[in-house]
Amino acid sequence: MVKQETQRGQTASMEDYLEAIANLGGERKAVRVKQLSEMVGVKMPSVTSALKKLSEQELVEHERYGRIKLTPEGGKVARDVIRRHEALTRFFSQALGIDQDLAEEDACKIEHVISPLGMERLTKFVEFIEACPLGGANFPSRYEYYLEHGELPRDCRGEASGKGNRKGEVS
Amino acid sequence: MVKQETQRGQTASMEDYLEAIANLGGERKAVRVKQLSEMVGVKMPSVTSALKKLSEQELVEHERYGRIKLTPEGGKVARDVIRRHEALTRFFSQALGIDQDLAEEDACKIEHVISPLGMERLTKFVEFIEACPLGGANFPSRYEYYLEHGELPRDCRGEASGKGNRKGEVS
DNA sequence: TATGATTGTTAGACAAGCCTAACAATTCGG
DNA sequence: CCGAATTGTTAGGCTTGTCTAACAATCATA
Repeated sequence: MVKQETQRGQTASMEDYLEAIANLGGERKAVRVKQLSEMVGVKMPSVTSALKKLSEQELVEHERYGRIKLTPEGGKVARDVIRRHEALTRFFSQALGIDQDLAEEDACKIEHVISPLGMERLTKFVEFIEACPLGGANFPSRYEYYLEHGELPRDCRGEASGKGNRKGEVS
Repeated sequence: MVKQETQRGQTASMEDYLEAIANLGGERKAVRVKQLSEMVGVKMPSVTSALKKLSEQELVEHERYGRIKLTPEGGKVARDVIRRHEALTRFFSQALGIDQDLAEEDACKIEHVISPLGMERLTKFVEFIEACPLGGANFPSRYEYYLEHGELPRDCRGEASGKGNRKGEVS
């Protein structure tokens, strides 16, 4: 397969490595190849070769047989990946009601391919439903009803006028 | 890069080809390599080689210098990709309020990586907000307000009791 | 129907990113 | 402080999927 650039100039693979380094504490303490290989789910030589590339881009510090640290720039990239990861996980678990583990798995894939605007909107969306008891908390409970029973809750039925009331009756 | 299997036994690439063939009418009429290469955005030799693989899997019918058709099985796979594509597009455009073109782009990436359950829930979610004027249509309008003004609409503020009321007060 | 334009295929190279096998450095327990 | 266990690297191979260049088939039209 071909390169698989994300929307942000890194490949999905490299983003995974950076994310894992950060999650192992790579902004503060030094991380080992072994740990990283376990976290990412690849063999050690794959890590070595990834680190070579990331070093060249000055995203990690790593010398032969030495420990691994993120550079400030690498930390920035990693934190951005993690931010995306977390928002997506929250979306899948809180908004869609999916089990935490699967939510993480989906987040892990999607975090590399979603557009910046898509991400921004999704994040706002999660913030919104977490914060707003009417549009938010109320919404999930109706949504859950719908999920469970396969039909709309009583107070949604009948009076549906299509999309006629999508704007202007709020606040 | 390594294989990139989707959650459904095809690679993202092969799914793209199948989707494109279907969109060019490949379930009914015959499709040409040239068309396909333009639609997918690759050169013709890439198409030829993809078709070889898809033929071996009996997902398309294609003989040297001939036209391309989907087998019934191939049609099934393609329709499934398209179904995912459409639900995702609707989600990004209708629910998140993203421009149609970008919504398609995001859909196009995510359709290959999202889990079956994630997809199912997302689809239900879109159906729900399209159908339910309270949890649905009402929700987007408040969400739009939030997007525009950066703060919750009046009827969401103050009385927020966290997540205390997420269940049980509906229908 | 001959010929030039278009379309399609083959061959072969290349990039990413993974792997295994073999070797090298480091670390740790006695 | 030395040897075994652990950790890390190098070398080289494989797969997916792309590309270009060269060749082959088909088509379309004079």
